[in-house]
Amino acid sequence: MIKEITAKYNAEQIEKKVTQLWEDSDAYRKTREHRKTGKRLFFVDGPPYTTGHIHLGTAWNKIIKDSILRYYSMNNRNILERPGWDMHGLPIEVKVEGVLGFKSKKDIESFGVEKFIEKCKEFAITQKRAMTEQFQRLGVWMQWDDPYMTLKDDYIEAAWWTLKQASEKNLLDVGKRSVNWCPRCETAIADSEVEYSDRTDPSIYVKFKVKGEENTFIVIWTTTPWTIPANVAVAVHPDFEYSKFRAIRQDGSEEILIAATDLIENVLRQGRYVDYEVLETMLGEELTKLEYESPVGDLVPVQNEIKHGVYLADFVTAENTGCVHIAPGHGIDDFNVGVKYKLPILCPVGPNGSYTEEAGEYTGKNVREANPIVIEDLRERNRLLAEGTVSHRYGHCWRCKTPIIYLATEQWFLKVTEIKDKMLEEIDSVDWYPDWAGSARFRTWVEGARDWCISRQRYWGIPIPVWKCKKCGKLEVIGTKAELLEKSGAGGDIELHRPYVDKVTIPCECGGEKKRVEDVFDVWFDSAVASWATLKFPQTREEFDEWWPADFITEGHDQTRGWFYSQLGASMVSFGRAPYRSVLMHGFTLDAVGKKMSKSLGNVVSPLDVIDRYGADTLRAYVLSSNAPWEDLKFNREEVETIQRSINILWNVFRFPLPYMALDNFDPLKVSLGSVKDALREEDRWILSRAQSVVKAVDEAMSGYLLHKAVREILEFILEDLSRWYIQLIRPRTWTEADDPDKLAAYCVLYEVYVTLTKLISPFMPYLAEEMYQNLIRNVDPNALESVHMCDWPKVNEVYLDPELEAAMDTVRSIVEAASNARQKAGRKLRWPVSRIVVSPETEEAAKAVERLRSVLMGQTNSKAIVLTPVAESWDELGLEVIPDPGKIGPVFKKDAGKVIPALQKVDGFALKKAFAEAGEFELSLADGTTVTVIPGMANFKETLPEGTASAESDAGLVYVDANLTPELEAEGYAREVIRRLQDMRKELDLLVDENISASVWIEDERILKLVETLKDLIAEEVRADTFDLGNSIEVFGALVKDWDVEGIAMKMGISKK
RNA sequence: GGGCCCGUAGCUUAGCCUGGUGGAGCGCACGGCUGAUAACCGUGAGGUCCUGCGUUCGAAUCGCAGCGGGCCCA
Repeated sequence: MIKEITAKYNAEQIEKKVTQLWEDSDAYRKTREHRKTGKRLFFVDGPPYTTGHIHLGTAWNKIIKDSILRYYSMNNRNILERPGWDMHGLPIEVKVEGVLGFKSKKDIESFGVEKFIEKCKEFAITQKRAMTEQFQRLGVWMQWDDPYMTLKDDYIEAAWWTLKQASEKNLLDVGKRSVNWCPRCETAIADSEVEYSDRTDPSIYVKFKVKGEENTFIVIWTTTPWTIPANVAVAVHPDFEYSKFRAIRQDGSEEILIAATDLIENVLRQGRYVDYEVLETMLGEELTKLEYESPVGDLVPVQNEIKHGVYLADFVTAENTGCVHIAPGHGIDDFNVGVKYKLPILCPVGPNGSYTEEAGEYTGKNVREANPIVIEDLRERNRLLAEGTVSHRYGHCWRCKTPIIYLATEQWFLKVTEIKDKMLEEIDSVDWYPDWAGSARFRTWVEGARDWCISRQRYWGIPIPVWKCKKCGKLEVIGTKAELLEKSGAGGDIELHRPYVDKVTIPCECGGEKKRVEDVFDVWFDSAVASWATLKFPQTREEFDEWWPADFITEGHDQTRGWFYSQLGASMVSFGRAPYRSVLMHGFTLDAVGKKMSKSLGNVVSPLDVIDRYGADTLRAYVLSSNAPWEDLKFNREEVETIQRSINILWNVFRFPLPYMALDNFDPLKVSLGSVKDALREEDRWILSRAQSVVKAVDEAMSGYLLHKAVREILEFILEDLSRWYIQLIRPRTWTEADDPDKLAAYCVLYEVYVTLTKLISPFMPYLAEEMYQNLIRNVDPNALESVHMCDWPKVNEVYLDPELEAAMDTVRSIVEAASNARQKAGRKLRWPVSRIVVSPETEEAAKAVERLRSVLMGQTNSKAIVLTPVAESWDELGLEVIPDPGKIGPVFKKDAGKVIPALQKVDGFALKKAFAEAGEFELSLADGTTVTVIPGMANFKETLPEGTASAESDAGLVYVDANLTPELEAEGYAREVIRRLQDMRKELDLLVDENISASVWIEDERILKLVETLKDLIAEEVRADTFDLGNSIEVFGALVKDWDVEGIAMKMGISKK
């Protein structure tokens, strides 16, 4: 049996109850089971990093995923969607280091790698557990008890297997490259891990002494003085013009400098020279003949073994001096120049960011701290032309925020550049939502991609499965645990993490012993293999063959360079195709003013706080409806509250008929829509049609992942069509007491609409949908499916669709609004009936709409009659006022104008207008008996309203309300006033809806009393009064007695429970 | 500096693809309704459609340049 429900929407209570229900009934598992025969849908969850806290962005991400998957499930898709967890990498190492108070890698080594790894593992697992609970509170249905975790051995094997594929396809490379390096974490970091922010650095101009030329210098500029000891060359642009010029100081001393001609002024200003003279100009090309001396040769002995030359490079820009300092050990461009011209790759800096012994006098000094020392050394040697500071964007380690340096080190690479063209081809075969996410944004990123440095000199990660012979240097890439055990001959089982796996050695053919290279994978490589790792590939092949590749993934736009890319790269290497068929790219969550949420700004919004306050369904509906998925979401608390109000209205809408249905023992199993077919009113057919239209619109929106449109469509249906209109229309019907077919029809229609609505909201507001479903359907039919989420998505029922009726209702609603507007102008409130509403329709359709929905119109306008004028004609009761135009009359009639004007005003407007139209003139009799001829233009016309009426415009045309009272109308008005107050008093006494009362009403005013007496029975019936006294000499008594002032008429009323 | 996206009322947004008098919701003001009542309805005020230039008879819409915000890159 359908039950009454709480007066107010209580999200906390509902969500708790539904969570329990889902748990008790194992609803998630049953739902997936229920769809086992459906068409497969493989979804891969982009694994969030196990930080311990979900934030608004990750919440939004999972809500999008859950809503889409629930929608697919209801459309009979057999879904596979293990959630994933990204559990390796620097962020956790840094966290654990922090907890343990570590400052560098040495601390980890002395603490013990094994113990350190265990701490990291424990940390990751604890955080995963906490975050799982948080995601579950959002109502997200995924395989929470069996997620994929990057730290599991089977997952690690997937990464190993992939690397082996790369190796076999000759896409794995090892070698010295200039990489982004974090001196604190002592590891290479990927381009995607470099975070750019402003910082202030030294800005120095340095003079390199040209060999064999007296007092002559090439001027370079740098922001990294510490790289000067590693300088091996200068780069110039082949097409720039350079000058050799004499620069003269205030004190008369002079130097000969070389710089780009356009930049001479700058160099002079920087070096505080006061005058100059150009000696010679040349193209960059000619400078390559020059050789120069290191400015710190006396401090760095190795510098004296190097021949310093000038080379050409296109990346040189016309800034600063036009001559670029090249240190191939400390920069990507520098490195490339070094390789191109076979220069020594000098890198006298160790992993911890301190100079090695190669740096001579600088040995042991930290490079950042060495900056002022190098500057001082340059000054002492008269090699410093200028010194200052510059604020610029500089890369930092994404985890510990340490400024990065570039080091040329030995690293492992995936040769992305070799498969780039195929990757670009694959992008086109994927469906991107929105389209530009793939065709523009992702494509641009891939086009610019470089080889992917996948090695890290760290501990907590997937060990790179390469074993290297100490003796002969032979490499062996291992693809699985079994292969390792077999080749090493090691017995038993091992864990694939460091340091355990490091202990395993493989005998080499040369008689030597292969040991694992010490690096671990870039953590982005972990998630890159998720689409097959989650299918337990390579352990088993079956699931992979059945499901892969993913039908759908969705992540934020930051993943263009991240997961969209890493997955594509790894998958191209492994399988030669994209690992996903369609991708929805969503936005970022920002604060209310559009700023990034960050701890330092203090503008972070916790999704859990939002849920605590407003509920998960509200948060879900808010983030889904707020804007298009791919746009950034500006979190706005007021909008959340608005959504909550809308949901509360849904709750009220849902609640409204329940007491009546319960009272009437309404059983939807016994009365169907078919059985009340003959009792259906137009408005019933209308709401049924609307419901179908909404299903259609939601389907359309969902087909393009336009979640915002889907949710807005539903909310608007609830607010506009159900709450503001249909419920208002059927209220009188629900109050009927007998077993009226008219009432039953309303119940049936409402029930039908609610059942559809329950399913419609279920992907988006899963808790509330379930609560409604359990009451509406499960309470009625114990054989119904256990959860709304197991139900089929509503299929559009074309039989109910009636677009013409929907349009007609729109017209009628507009007329009702206009009538309400006109009433306000006429000062007649809605409670008081009016004798008639006149509609002057502009079109045939509008007229038809009024005819078809006349009863709705009468009811909602509270009028006794609806009068329809012929289409496009004015109401014939309107007067036509003549407004003479003195500007036209004056010049023609001169001094008689004063007589013409009042005469015109008295003329019958209709006759005048007619004469103007037909004869083009009008004979006007003046007060003095003379006659004059007036012509069109001398008078304008204005329609005038009859006494007591008012008008307003509607979509259909003008609407007039005749608010003139008759005794009958007045009687009804007062009777309604009395009824309303007695109802109010019933409410105050908390009476049950069907409880009877005795009532007494005293009205002093004789005339009003007489009027009200004519409707005494109606009043008694409406307020359920068994005994009802009405008069001006009666005693008013009862449990509640009140004095009222009704439109200036004094009344006293009393009621008692019978 | 580059790529992509966004910019419409105090706030959140529709309209932009396909040019023709900018439409909602929230908030505000006024009014109404009253067995959904801590709910609901109507009316009103409120707009340099980010700026400028161009195309066009006509630009929120198309193009170019710039400004602001976001993500990504250098």
